[in-house]
Amino acid sequence: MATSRQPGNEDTAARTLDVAERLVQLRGYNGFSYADIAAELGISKASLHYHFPGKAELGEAVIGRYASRFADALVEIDRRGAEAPAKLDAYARIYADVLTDRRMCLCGMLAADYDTLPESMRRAVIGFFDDNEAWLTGVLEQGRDEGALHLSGSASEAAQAIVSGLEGALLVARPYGDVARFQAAARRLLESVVGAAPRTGASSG
Amino acid sequence: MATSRQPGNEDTAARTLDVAERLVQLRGYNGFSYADIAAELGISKASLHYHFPGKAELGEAVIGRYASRFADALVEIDRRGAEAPAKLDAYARIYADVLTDRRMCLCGMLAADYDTLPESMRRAVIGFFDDNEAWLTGVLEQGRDEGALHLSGSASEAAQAIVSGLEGALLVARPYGDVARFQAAARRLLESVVGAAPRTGASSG
DNA sequence: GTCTATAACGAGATAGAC
DNA sequence: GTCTATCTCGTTATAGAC
Repeated sequence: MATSRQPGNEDTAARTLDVAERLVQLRGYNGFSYADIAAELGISKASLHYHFPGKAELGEAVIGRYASRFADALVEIDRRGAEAPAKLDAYARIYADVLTDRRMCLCGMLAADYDTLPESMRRAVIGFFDDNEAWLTGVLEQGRDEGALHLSGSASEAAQAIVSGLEGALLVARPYGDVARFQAAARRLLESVVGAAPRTGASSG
Repeated sequence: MATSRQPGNEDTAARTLDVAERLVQLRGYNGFSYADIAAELGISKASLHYHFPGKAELGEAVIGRYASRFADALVEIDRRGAEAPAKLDAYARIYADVLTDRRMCLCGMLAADYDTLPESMRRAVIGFFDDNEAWLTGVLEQGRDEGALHLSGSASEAAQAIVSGLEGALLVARPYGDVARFQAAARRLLESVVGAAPRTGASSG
């Protein structure tokens, strides 16, 4: 596709989503404005409204793309065909990567902002957690059936504990600017689900 | 003290803190305004500025009172002189109570807003977590020494996992409006620290 | 698809009367 | 301590030219 794309220039809509996504993760839905994005991209606020009529539509698009990318990452983990403990480790790794440039998980941040979100964004946040928990539930059931891990309680309950545990570990580690704090909490969390201690995938701990 | 206090009328500063605290817990630091508080109290914005010159000072006062009340609750748990597992259960109960009227923990919410907070508020948020983890570390060491629980890893690392685990459980349970979801995650979390299953203190299942 | 200009509103904050 | 009035600025959004 020989479009008019210049070196390093995605189209404006995608670059807008890049900046908006980062700002939501850093400052929350009520902590940034169209002016912030426009300044960073070097375009006018009016141009942003051409691509995303209102902040609600922008927010929906940001969540949609983020959730889609997250889902792709889960598919990729499945494709590699590892055992359940390694899958859980790879899952936690996605969260750790978010933290490396001091971001919060997008949907964890939006969970905090939940009461102030437009309805369409609320549904998307809930959907993100539901999808994650469904995938984790499958992995945990796989691991239980293969004997690779022993669950206390149901797989879906354990999945919920993993999601909320990782979100909380991000939430608290971020003010400290301390990735090791996240890693320690994540390792404990997975060890409470997995029988044997899993490799953590990161050498920073 | 026969002040001019009418029935049900705390002084304005205290009532302002009540409303501001609830709004921060529900909507975040950037999700409410002086106008919101003034409308709810039936006074003018200017009157609020008399008691709290700026939003930063109001925010500091809100955290200060919250952290002080939280610290009092920990002292009260110690005063009852129970064993470590019961103390942990009582600690989790404080978090569960926050959720019952759909609030987030104040400092969990402010941890999400961290990048947008004035410096004095940032220090107070960190201090809140530090104090909680210090208290929990003491309880866990007590429990280990009494043989009431067996820790994997250090007491302070376990304390950090408990704080972040409970904060995350609140964060994720709140969009679902589901207290049981918090309770299940909290129970699993404490069971991963305490050897025997502790009583949860709540009958909600 | 991007711009300038501006509307319409809300935010945090101050002055000064009562 | 509380009020009205006002200021200044930021935010979301639209109109219409290029």
